[in-house]
Amino acid sequence: MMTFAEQFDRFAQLHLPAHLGDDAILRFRSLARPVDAARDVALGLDEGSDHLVFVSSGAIKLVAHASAGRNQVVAFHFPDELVVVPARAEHSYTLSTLRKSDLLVFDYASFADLARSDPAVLRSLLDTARSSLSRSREKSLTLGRKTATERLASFLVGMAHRIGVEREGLTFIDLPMSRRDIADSLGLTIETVSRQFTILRDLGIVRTVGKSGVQLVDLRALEARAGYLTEAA
Amino acid sequence: MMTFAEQFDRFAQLHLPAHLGDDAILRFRSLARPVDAARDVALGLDEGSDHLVFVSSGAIKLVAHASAGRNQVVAFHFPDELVVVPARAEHSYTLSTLRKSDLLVFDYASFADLARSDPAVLRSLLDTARSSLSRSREKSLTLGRKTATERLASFLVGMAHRIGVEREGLTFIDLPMSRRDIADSLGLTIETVSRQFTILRDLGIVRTVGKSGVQLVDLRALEARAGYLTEAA
DNA sequence: CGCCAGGTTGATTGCTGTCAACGCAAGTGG
DNA sequence: CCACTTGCGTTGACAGCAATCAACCTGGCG
Repeated sequence: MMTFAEQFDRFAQLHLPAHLGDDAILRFRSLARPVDAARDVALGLDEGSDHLVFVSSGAIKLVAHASAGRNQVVAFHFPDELVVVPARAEHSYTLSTLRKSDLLVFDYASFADLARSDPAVLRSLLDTARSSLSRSREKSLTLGRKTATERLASFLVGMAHRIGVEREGLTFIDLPMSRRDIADSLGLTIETVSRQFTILRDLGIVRTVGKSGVQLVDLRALEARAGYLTEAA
Repeated sequence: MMTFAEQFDRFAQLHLPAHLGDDAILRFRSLARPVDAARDVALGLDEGSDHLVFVSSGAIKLVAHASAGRNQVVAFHFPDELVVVPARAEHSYTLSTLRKSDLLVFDYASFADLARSDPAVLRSLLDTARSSLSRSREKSLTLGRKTATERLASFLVGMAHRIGVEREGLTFIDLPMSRRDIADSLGLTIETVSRQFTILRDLGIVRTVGKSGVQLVDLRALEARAGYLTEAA
């Protein structure tokens, strides 16, 4: 559990320009609402407006909802990242924690109004939006055109980059999300995800440790199965 | 075919703030490269850097490429819209025209550098990125969790909003893209798209006129089949 | 040590993909 | 002016991958 001061300082360091005056910083600070949530909790955000959420610690998922209880995990986010949470449109969105998390919640409109005065803050927001857009487009390709094996391989390669740690020369991932979350992120069922894990394990490409640990034994082979474009157009 | 002056004026009116000085406008103008392309042409953009493309006239598609020749249409764009075209990453992206189009191409980095001085330009860019992100997330839900019927219904409802025209009290859409483009956008095959059109036609929900015309006879029924979230969470 | 949510494995179904033929409209050239 | 071609869309038969339904297993926690 982090203090509000710790959280905001971290946020300011990463997402606000260094040159910002004390008064401006205080104004941003007054917009930040700290939320300290346990594992597997849906944040009750006002669905009528957009929000900006900074992840101080923990891990979260942004989920889109369709009819008949079908869910699609639109994005996972990890510490130090900033997330744009859209208001309800044709579908609604919820933000949930994957593990105990410390978050800072901003009202998007208020934040953007304050940022109006400072180009550097806007640049930072723009970069956040662009990298989310980029990941979302990659996800579209995955969901629209890849097989189950390729989806899981792409997922693991992506997670390796974002939360993987080196251990004895190999990449190790401690997945904060359940098989259901992975399935909802990849547009598959939990059973299919499980079977794909089994296939990769039997091929000796990954090793699973308990329910959440994954050791990437052969990253090359994993990438080869991810359906990436191999050669220039 | 529009003149460069016409195109840039339109762009400036929509995406640059009114208060911008003549010298600043001229600098943005000097970054704009006019491209006037025939139907079904892939723009040869440098894949090493991001671009910003303004659609003056026509219609375009942004396509992501996976291995084995699989393509995913990531976004369609129509006149007056601004598109962020990403550099090649794990997959590559190409921008192609759907019909004869007039475009203005900017190098993203140069544009953003110029915009550094003006918060209003950045706000505008940020809004562009946010609306693309929003559409991309909706697409993730469609690709990950919807059935073929729901995908086509969602697609038609979306297109109705963007390029539909009222005619005799009904919405009429003149689709600029082929069945293949629709399939590549919805993560389906052309045969499945065709069959779904037949189903909606047989149900009396839409009427097709030639290859590109679609008359939405019963918009309510179409929306009901789009898989939208019907009730509040 | 025993519970039990979460994960794995197996049998079967079904939606969409694949392969193939046909239809139709627009364009071309004799 | 019409036969031929060509590109796109539609329809049909069949196959296959992932979903569904159903046990069974496991490891993390009290």
